[in-house]
Amino acid sequence: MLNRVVLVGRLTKTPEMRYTPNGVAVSNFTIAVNRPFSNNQGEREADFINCVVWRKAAENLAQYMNKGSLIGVDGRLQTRNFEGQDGKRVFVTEVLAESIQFLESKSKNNSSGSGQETAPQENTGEPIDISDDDLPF
Amino acid sequence: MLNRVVLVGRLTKTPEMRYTPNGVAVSNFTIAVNRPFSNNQGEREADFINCVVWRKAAENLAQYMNKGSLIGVDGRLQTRNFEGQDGKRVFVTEVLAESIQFLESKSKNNSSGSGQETAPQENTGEPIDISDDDLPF
Amino acid sequence: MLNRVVLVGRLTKTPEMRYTPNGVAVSNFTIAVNRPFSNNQGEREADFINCVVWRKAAENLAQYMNKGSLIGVDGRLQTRNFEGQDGKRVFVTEVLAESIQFLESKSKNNSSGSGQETAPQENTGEPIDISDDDLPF
Amino acid sequence: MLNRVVLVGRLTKTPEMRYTPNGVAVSNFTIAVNRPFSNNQGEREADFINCVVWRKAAENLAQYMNKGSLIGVDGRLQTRNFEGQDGKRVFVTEVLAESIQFLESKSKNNSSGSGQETAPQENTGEPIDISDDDLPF
DNA sequence: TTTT
DNA sequence: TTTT
Repeated sequence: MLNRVVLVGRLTKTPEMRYTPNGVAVSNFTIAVNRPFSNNQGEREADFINCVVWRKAAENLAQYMNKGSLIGVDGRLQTRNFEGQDGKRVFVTEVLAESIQFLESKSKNNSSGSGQETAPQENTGEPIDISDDDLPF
Repeated sequence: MLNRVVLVGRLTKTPEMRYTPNGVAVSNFTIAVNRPFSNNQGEREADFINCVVWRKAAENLAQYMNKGSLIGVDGRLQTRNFEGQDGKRVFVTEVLAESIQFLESKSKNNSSGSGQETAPQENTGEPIDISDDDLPF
Repeated sequence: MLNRVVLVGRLTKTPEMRYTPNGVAVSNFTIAVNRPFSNNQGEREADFINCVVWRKAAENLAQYMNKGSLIGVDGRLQTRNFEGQDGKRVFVTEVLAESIQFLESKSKNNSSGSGQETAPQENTGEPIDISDDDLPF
Repeated sequence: MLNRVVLVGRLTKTPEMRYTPNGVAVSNFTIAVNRPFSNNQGEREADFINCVVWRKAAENLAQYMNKGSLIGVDGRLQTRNFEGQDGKRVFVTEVLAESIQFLESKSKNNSSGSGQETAPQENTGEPIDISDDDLPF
């Protein structure tokens, strides 16, 4: 069934990556997406949306992006639940990122935010695709 | 910032509508969206995605749709939090439905699922738009 | 870069499939998507959107869908151009369908429109994924 | 019916704005969206997607964006046709932009590309929404 | 008839 | 428990 999410927002924290027991790279991150309208107090609020990304895209995200970096996410919504520390079931709604676009980087490696899906580990300027449509589940 | 969600799935329960203290109609509902792939046990799982819709669209949803009805949702992701019954903060991620398409109805009023944003309270066959881009917040 | 299209509409013709010289299945089709609003004459118009789909999804589409069938499309916009019969360059904008959902079928095979990405060649009721993320270009 | 397009790409030309006979501002523009994969020659190609935007959003686009500027577009696909100069009917598929996000500007006014829907004609830093959900058709 |  |  159709399930599609597209977001542009800023990383609330510098992303960290970990590996599953099977050695698969994964990164959980949150992006702040400012709302297009102001609230009663004339302030623009944001939505803080939890995302997860796997494999090479997870590695690139952790390597090149920072707190505050602007990224685009194309993916799907997924829900899961697990037993919380208090024994109660916790329900999670998050975005499974299938493709991430680096729209701007902050400091780290001095990369320049080319508006392309780029992992600028070398200086060719030739962007590298970080899409990952071969997810491990 | 860009924030777009498109879903097609089935209502997990017959939707109910309520009114805010200001008299604005609102309906919270969940749709089950089947995943396009099977898990390790060869089963297809679903994501259960919480949604909210306001005003006329909320009224139409409650009036014409039922548990199991297939609908399309076009909207945006929003997050909010409130104090839970145990005093702890509860965080919610849900889809704010800006437009709902009735793809199929179950029984209730014998409506026929025309694949249009329809509220068939009369028999003209002329569909009625239930989009709502003038939300109360 | 982000490029995402999601559509729900009806096939304007029974889809036909062909094979490229390399033996890859491909189907071009058009879906009519009704607009959510009426024009000055109080009529609801439609947009007629050209799409292309490859491989197994193309085969399933041709085998199970008919003129008038309601489908969902998840894909991306692409442009191409070729030399027209009058020697002038023709520019085409179309949707490359990466995933198609059968929302309803018309007659052909008497299939029932389960609201799932289904290719009901057998009667198990177990839907088959027709997504195709390994496109030949 | 569902009809949603989300794009991020670069303006192929500095956008120009005009007014309809009724005095409504409108701007037609093309964005180049790089494909996520390379072709046989190892080159990354782009899709050149025609868009149209109305009213205040059209004015802001023409005022603040330039050739090469990176923008995000949230809108819908529409088709129309008209009689060409040779008397033949010309069919057009384009994106009706309902909301545009300025992701980066080039020179003109020295604006800084804040990643928000911003029309920085004053220096408050408070972004201005350029969404336009009240289109004249 | 195109962007970086 | 948050970004600019």
